[in-house]
Amino acid sequence: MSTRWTKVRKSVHLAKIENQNNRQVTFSKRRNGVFKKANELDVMTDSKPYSFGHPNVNEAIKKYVGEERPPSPSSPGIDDKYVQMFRKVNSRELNTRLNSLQDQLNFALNLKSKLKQMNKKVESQQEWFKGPIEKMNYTEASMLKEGLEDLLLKVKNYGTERGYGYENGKRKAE
Amino acid sequence: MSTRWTKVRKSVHLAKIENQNNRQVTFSKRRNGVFKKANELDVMTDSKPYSFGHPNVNEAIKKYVGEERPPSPSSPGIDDKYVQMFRKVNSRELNTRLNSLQDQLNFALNLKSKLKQMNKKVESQQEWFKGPIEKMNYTEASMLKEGLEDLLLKVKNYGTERGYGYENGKRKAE
DNA sequence: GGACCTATTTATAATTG
DNA sequence: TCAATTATAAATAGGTC
Repeated sequence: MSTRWTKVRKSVHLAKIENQNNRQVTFSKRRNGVFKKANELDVMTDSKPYSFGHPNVNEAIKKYVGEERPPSPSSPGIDDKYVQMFRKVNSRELNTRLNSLQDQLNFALNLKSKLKQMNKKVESQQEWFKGPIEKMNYTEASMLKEGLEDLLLKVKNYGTERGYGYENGKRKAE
Repeated sequence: MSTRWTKVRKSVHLAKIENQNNRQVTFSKRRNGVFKKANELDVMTDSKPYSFGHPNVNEAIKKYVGEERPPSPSSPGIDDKYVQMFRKVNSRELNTRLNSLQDQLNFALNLKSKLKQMNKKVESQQEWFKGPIEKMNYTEASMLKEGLEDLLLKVKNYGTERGYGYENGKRKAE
């Protein structure tokens, strides 16, 4: 009832926020906004190949890592290894710097898997690519690009897993 | 003077836009919006280590690639090679699908350079990492994460180079 | 630190040129 | 296809709890 607000927002100046506290608050708020927008863009324009389906981060990662490499007799426990590694880091950082660190680490894990996959694909096809990661031609760059498109989408999706989606009926958009 | 609009936007349903034309239009518009938001977030919360300084794409890429690896006697022309490769693709796609393709390709090129750099760093230090890209431990994941933080920031910055910034005084924000 | 609140600014859907 | 317009939906700065 009473006036719960006093000052009203001013328009933004697009400059670094000097006050550290305000900067942190703005970062958290706007970061959510950016993720939400990115998610909306993905969904509405149909650039979303994967949909985790659960807001729980660990489950999402596990599902993703599990899907990335089907279990093979020669390397049985690799996926679980990454899941466990992720969880270890996850529980350590969860309450302090969950957002940025997990995004990056998730990205790194996905990247590693993707690179391995692409590496194998190239090696077993022709001889464009003989040495290690030393010589890259246009063909390989294109392949890498394609793989990265997936990764970028997954990173975006991962961001939406953390409560910016519309699962809770909270912002069900009509 | 006269009524130039008839229907007004309805609230968004967060679903794929079926009409292809509308989907394309929405993609273009919202993509700009996402870039703008991401740029604002970067600037306001001070997470922008690199600033190309020129809106010209090729110059920005050249500058970045050139900075990434100082010229060494053993591998003199590698950076130029990537710049030329990028330009070739660039000129071919420039007027049709500039936005998405260049973002991805730029990311791929930066990534390759970064990976090579990290690979060398790891090899010449200890023996965490003996095989190819087969075994990854927490330490290496952390290193990779750090490298990727740079890349992600650069990709964001690259997006802001294409006119979503505030250089034109068009949306000078007061 | 996060969840909620409100006035205001900002993004944008639908449309025209 | 691309830029401009304009009413409305959505994001958010500043605040409280």
